[in-house]
Amino acid sequence: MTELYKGHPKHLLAVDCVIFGYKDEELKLLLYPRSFEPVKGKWSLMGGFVQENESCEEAAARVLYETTGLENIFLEQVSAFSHPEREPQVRVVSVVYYSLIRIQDQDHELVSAHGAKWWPLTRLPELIFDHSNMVRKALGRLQQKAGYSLAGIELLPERFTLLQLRKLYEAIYQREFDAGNFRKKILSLELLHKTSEKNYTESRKGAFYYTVEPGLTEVETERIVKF
Amino acid sequence: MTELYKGHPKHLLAVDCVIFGYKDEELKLLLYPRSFEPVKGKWSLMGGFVQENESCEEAAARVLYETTGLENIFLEQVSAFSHPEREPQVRVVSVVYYSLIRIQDQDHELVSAHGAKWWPLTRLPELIFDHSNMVRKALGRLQQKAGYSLAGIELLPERFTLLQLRKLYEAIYQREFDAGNFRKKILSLELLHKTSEKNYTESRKGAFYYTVEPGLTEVETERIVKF
DNA sequence: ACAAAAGTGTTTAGATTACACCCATGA
DNA sequence: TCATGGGTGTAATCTAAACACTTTTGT
Repeated sequence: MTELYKGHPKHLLAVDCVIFGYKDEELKLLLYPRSFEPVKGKWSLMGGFVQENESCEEAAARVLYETTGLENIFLEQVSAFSHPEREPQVRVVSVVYYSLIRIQDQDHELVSAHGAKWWPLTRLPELIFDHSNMVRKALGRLQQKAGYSLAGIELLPERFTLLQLRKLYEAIYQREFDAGNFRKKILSLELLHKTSEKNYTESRKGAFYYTVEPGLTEVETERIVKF
Repeated sequence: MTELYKGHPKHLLAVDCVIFGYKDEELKLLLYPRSFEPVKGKWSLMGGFVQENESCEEAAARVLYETTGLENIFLEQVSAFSHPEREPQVRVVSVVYYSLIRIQDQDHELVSAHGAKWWPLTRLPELIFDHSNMVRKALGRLQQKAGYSLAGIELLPERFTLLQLRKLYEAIYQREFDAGNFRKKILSLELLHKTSEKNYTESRKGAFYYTVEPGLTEVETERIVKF
């Protein structure tokens, strides 16, 4: 039966990772400069080729690990990009993932060893090939995801204040939210756990730290939220 | 520079099509029986291999054309499936699309030449490999899409009554909608054009036929609808 | 005292939902 | 005349959104 598979072309298969981070009340993207022609010097998503024995998701996790040193990262497939001429000279089909990482957790040396740099999402440099498209689509997915889950929290430290969470959502959706309404909506989901400690660095009064309600599975953090 | 691409494995790349139809107030799926081992006799999605000179989307459109005779079909990517052992014996990475077709428009001879059969979505036979997963994910995407667009209309004839549209939505979401409320919500979108003709086959009184408001692009048919 | 964030409460507008009700008509 | 879907109207409920107001505390 395997001869039915013969005669069909084989393709180079890559993954590209849209790596989101969050710092200074801004969404950031981890990019690295392409070091060879064509389009040498232009900025690029982190990518790599899918090996024989790994799935695309595993390849993306590997790329993430190799470039940031991080494991067990939130990772979600965006789409396959497969236009025959999406890269010049060589045909590569690329499966795009986006991931959410805590910038403060990254392996600095490893990241800088790749010449990588965190760019503010709103002021990106020119990207190679169809990578801008990939980013746009990934952001759309992130916005969608954040609308019915607390996945965005993967960008924040383990504990965070509601101000920090609101600023994160403002960065994700590129718009402002009313502080009082945001607080009530988020708390009404009953997915957050109020700790007994306060953060005093951002206000005189001090804001309680929250964590994700312990014991919640990913599915359980999903509620319809209309942001 | 192309030697940078050397040494990386190449993969068989396939597309699988989740082909939705609608008939007798039910969502249907077009499946065909696998005619060779392994898992001979089990039912399968329509699939095909991606050629050198085509994108995955083009390959999916080609598969659709080859099996149903239809062109210019609504087609949307679901996801890439790439687990190394998702098919026994041979590693194939598959990009899944779902499509919405009007069953009455299909080329009957062509479809039956493949031994294909329309199955009610709620009573599917056992499917090969990970195809059940693909179907589940595709249905999720269709439900999502139908929630903010009128894409589902691709499953109905050019003109349709509001009863037919409601029954379609009930089939997509597997739940009932209040007739009056559904009517008001749909019409409030101002995306439908009321024709002057009536359908008398489903009610004594006769229900006006509607069409999609002419001149609307796909984007313009998108509104937030909470179904 | 003031500013700035924390946190609570209120009011309004709009959407959702359930459901009543009349219309038209073939059997 | 009855059943059935077509089509409209309304009242109760829920949610989103705007915004007022009080608390806390370092400067």
